[in-house]
Amino acid sequence: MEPFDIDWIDRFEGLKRLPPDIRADLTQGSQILSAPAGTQIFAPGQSADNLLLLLEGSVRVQQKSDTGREVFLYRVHAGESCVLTTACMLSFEDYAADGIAETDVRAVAIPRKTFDALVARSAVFRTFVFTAYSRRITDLFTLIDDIVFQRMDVRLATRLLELADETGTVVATHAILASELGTAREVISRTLAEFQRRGWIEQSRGKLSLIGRAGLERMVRLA
Amino acid sequence: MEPFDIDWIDRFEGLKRLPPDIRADLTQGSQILSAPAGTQIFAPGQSADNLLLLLEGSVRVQQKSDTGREVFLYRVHAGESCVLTTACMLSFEDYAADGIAETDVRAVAIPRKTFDALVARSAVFRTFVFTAYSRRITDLFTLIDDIVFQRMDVRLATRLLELADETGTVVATHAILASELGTAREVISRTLAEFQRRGWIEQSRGKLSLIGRAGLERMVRLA
DNA sequence: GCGCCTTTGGTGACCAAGTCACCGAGGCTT
DNA sequence: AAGCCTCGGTGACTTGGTCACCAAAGGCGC
Repeated sequence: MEPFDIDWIDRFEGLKRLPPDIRADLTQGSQILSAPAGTQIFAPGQSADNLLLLLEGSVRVQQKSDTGREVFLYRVHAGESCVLTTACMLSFEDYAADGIAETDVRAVAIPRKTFDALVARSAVFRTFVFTAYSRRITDLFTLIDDIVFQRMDVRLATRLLELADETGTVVATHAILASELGTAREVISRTLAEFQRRGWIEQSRGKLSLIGRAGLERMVRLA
Repeated sequence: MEPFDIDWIDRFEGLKRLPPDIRADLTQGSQILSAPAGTQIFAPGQSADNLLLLLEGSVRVQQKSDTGREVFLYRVHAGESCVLTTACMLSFEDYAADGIAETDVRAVAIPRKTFDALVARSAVFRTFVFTAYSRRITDLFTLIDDIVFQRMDVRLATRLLELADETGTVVATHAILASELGTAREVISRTLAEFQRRGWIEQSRGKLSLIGRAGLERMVRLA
């Protein structure tokens, strides 16, 4: 096991320049948590008492609609913070989204008290927090833009390229891809069938391989 | 003219409990601006040096797509702050949205320096800022949910009820309504024609009147 | 008032996407 | 082997977005 508890601070770009005394406070005033894949990291109605900085793994943030369906909002990767909980932490408002660990995760939990003290004391920490916010907001803007103006086939191609590992394999059912893009499974099935027809992918149950990345990339580029 | 410069602080719910010394600093370290309807309040690429707190009027925040079309994101009303500029202010990231004064506006401009000092010094101010952020983010979540799952007729009915004045009049062209909802003008025309057929509205050039609010409200409620 | 132009709104044809209902294949359990 | 559940495929239909075009309404100069 790597020594996360020693210098995890340097894993966060925006925190590298924290002065030594603040670093000490941060290390002291926070703790490291682990959770297995599938854990509900946060949920509506459950007031958050910690800001989470993700060390390992990824967290899927989604919104549950009243109608029972779900919209994928964004994914928090290692090295990023889950600012949604910050919002909740200080404003005491309930949020409408929930977060689920997609993999086993390790994260630093900064309790409200420590967070507030650091925001007051350190300009570097403030910038870190506001940068994280601004990035999320602009991500959401981009998402909205995509949803409204982008064709589904282009969005699916983009997502496949993102999700593929080095070997070009994407492990996901059509239903999962549909929920990532906020569309219906049938639409994914039809679009993937078309990609296959064009020789860009090969499908098997629960996964697919990109065998013609170039085609997908061209579709994305020309969008 | 009302004495905005004296006690505008009390117009903001979250700031009412600022202690006197902080209030003084805030008043000293900020200034009041006015702008006529149509002014571009902020724009992509233009780095923001002020946090704006809106005293009078409303600002429309929208995202310009690469394809030239626009998506309406949200509206900032009097008594609210435009946190998007905050994000930009501290993180130095460019944002992708622009803001346009829909009416003549008056706003308090808090320069970066004052803003940063206040965030450091005052817990009340911190809460105010984070609450504003969290509200915007949850608003965006709701917007995404609406776009993905809600039918256009329901969304249009909702918007008409919001935009109507006391007499039930909505002053807006079909094109404006279309851009508010991120759809095409033709769709608005068709939907409004249907509302008219049902006796819910009456149309004339550039405006319409709700003559059957109950019908619209029922549609929204049952959505 | 009269022409001229711009803005606004209406329409039909077509395409993309979401919905509904249903089915069949693959894999797992017992 | 039988039963079951998950996954994916399909056709018919509705909704929404796009395109091309037109007509009516209002503003403006003269």
